[in-house]
Amino acid sequence: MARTSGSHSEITGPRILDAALRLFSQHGYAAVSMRKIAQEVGVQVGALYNYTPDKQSLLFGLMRDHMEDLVSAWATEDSAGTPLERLEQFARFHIRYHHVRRDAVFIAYMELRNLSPENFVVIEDLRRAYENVLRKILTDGVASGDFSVPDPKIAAMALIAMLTGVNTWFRETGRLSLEEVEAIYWDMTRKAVTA
Amino acid sequence: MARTSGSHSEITGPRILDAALRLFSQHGYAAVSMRKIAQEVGVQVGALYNYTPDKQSLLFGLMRDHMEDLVSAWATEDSAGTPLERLEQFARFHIRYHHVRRDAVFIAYMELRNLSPENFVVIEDLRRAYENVLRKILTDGVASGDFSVPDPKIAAMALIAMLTGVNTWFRETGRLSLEEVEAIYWDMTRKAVTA
DNA sequence: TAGAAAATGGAACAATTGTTCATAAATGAA
DNA sequence: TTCATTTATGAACAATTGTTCCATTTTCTA
Repeated sequence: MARTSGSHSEITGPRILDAALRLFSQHGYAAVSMRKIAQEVGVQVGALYNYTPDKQSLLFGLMRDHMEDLVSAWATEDSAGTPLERLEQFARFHIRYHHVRRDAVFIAYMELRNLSPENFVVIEDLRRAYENVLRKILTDGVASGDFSVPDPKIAAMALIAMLTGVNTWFRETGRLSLEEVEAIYWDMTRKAVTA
Repeated sequence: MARTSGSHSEITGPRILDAALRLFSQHGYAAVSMRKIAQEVGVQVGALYNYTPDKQSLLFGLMRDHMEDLVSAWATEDSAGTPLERLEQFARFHIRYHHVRRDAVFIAYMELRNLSPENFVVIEDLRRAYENVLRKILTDGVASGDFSVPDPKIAAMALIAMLTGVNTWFRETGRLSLEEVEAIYWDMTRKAVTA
């Protein structure tokens, strides 16, 4: 028998991506075998290669999709307003979005060194684009006199590192809700960039 | 011939640790083979096992040594003073120490999931001890009225994430010196926790 | 200088790795 | 119903993995 009864082509693809995302996030790219992914999906190894040319493309696809989604999600959410208002919106958006997509975020930060050089520059460009969003907000705020930031580029990286750090410790079952965490981090963010 | 002329037992050990530190940091624990480490040291694979019982112990030893050194280095540097003075000292110490030990820092943050459960708790305890150093400073500052921090535990993690983030982008050859970076980060740190 | 201890080389082990491929079953359009 | 296209199996491939072992050589102690 070559094909199990009840198999559905249109669902195997997404299931492979789901399994790869979860396993890569949990154990790391190098520690996850193609056989482990196949096993998770309930399929033989060979079948994976109907959906991805190789393991590297699987990783790259996950990272690129995540970064593109992140950038475009902000583009949708972004609105006019004072620099201070936009900064608050960005900080809260960042925490919320990164919380929902924990696994993808984790991979995007941890697996950069497992990307081929060509793939690496693509992801780096997307990351820089996202950083520039925050840098622009800070620059605007400095120009308007709302912010006191000597180096907007560095401040942007510092704030993003701080905000992303929520993912390393926040748990739904903890003593604080995500709303409360948002408020605390927004407070620190605001104070850090104002005079 | 079983042993190459000119080999020295007392230097092979440290050289193995050096090679492992660099390779783990660069490619990740799972992606580095024992043979690659041996090759870097200029020795055959079997010889490694005179210095470590297995690969896992090699990783754990590096992480534990780093975390213990970090905690005790701060203990040496720490001095009496106002909460504000101690916070500045901590922020600058953190940036400097983490810069000098990039590789070890990287491993300590990236390879947690490759630790066995028993080893994991040891490293986590050390990490918590270090976080508590900052938390204590913040708590003291709140008590003295110097700081305005609703949740010192979370603020400590947020600040450490921000400060550690320097390692992801700072290069000696960049436009800013480490001293300048220290000043910028200290400024943001101070403002983030004061009223 | 003799002999014990430490360090290393070199080969071997079974297990696992990513990937390929011929074959076969399921699917969907005619 | 027919038949080409998709999708899957299952076996196979060479390469690499962590680890063990023993003979051999160097080093250290007495």
